[in-house]
Amino acid sequence: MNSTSQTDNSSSTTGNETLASSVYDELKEDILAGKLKPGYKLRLQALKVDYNVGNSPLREALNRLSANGMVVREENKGFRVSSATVTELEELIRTRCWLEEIALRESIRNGDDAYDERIVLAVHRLSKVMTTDDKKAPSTMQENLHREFHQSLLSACNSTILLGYCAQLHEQTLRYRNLAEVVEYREGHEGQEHRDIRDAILERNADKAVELLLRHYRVTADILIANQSLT
Amino acid sequence: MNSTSQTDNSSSTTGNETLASSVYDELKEDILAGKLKPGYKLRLQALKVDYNVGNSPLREALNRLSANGMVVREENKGFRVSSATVTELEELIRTRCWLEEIALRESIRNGDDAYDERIVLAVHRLSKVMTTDDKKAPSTMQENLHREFHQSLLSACNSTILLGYCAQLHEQTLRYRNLAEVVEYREGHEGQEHRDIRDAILERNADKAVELLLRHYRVTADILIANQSLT
DNA sequence: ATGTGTTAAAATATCGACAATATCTAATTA
DNA sequence: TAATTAGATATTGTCGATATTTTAACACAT
Repeated sequence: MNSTSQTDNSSSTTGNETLASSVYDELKEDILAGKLKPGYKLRLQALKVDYNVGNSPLREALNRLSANGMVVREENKGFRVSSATVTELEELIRTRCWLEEIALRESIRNGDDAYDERIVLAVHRLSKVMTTDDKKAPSTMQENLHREFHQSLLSACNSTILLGYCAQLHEQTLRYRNLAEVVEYREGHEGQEHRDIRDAILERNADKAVELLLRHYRVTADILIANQSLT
Repeated sequence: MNSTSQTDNSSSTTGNETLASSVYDELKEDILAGKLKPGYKLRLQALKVDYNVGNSPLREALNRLSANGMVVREENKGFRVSSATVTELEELIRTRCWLEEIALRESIRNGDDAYDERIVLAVHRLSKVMTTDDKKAPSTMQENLHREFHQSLLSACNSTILLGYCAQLHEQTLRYRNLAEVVEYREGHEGQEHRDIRDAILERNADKAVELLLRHYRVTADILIANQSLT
């Protein structure tokens, strides 16, 4: 059913990456990309073939993913891709808004010049790709820069723990986006939103920045919910 | 070095628990209890003997723990108990205060009768154990009731994700408490604090409840930091 | 027919041995 | 002393065998 991903395997320039880790990455990517659908039963036999690995690295990867929320584990019943419902998406967005508001306010409070520069840079890179690239194809590059943009906003919050949680929630959101039938964003609006958030932060206007960021999330969430064929 | 935990294995009333899961539990307990010290190298060979299990379940447990923050994994270098420093403890407390403030305010906002009752019950049970039990021995029962008390406070926040994060942070804090030389709490004060928090919530006085709860954390944190022999 | 139990098949969970890789230690050499 | 190399050690990955659990099929009784 799933397949793919048996293409590369040798693309690693790092060389010293563990098999378990690369399977972990591949599985995660396939789940986030929506190739492995929510609730899909992850049979070890099949995965061994599809991803071309042995038992141990596979189980290791799945265990990490389960501690991570990407897959669920039932004792003696194996693994399956974690479910995705509108209710869960709403909870996800709600939680994300709470956490990111804190992280953003703290960042704005503590932020120094380096913080500002990280944001300016991230916005620049993202906007460049977004105008150049094809809108329809959500390229990995675009996704990465988008992630980096959001991370930069929170990067001065002074808590790696909180940053980790926010990153997790970001990934989960990404999954819902890729699950939606219509991936299309509301065109050029995005770029303007990014710039507005950046400017509010540079002015150290926390209330405005939070307002803009949260609205950004809620709007995209509404679009996702509307375009989602979930239970 | 560590030992313990080879006692039971058969105590499971559940019966259908996986070996990997019970090793996970044992390891987690030993780490939280401070038997396995921060930075301690977790050699598979040794663990296999100490916990009396094979390779597979052990690696599974360690992988779950690593995705959990209890242990750290370095590619090709195995696992070790995650470090514990004053700086990290401060970050932990700071983050915990942020998250629990949200969860508490939301709970107070949404809380219904059932919510109130959960809190009242939790306080009752905890106080009963705290007066009965030996103060010096932080019994598992006492720890569990304490955990349940804190969970009950946040239980109406309407986000299992956030609750999960709070639970994680609670556990991490527990680890630092057990790592401290002097475990002793400031005697009877605790019971009063719990009752005060309960009452503030029952009155739906969010500001007061938050104030009390956060102070509770910060004070215990200060005691821990003072009694901690960390780098 | 519906529901219940029994049995067979499939899948998961576990173990142990061995091979391959990577890391660490320490002795040798320049 | 510093760098290199060789051996020892540990982790990682593969394979196959086995035990336990879940799932599914099927016959039987109500």
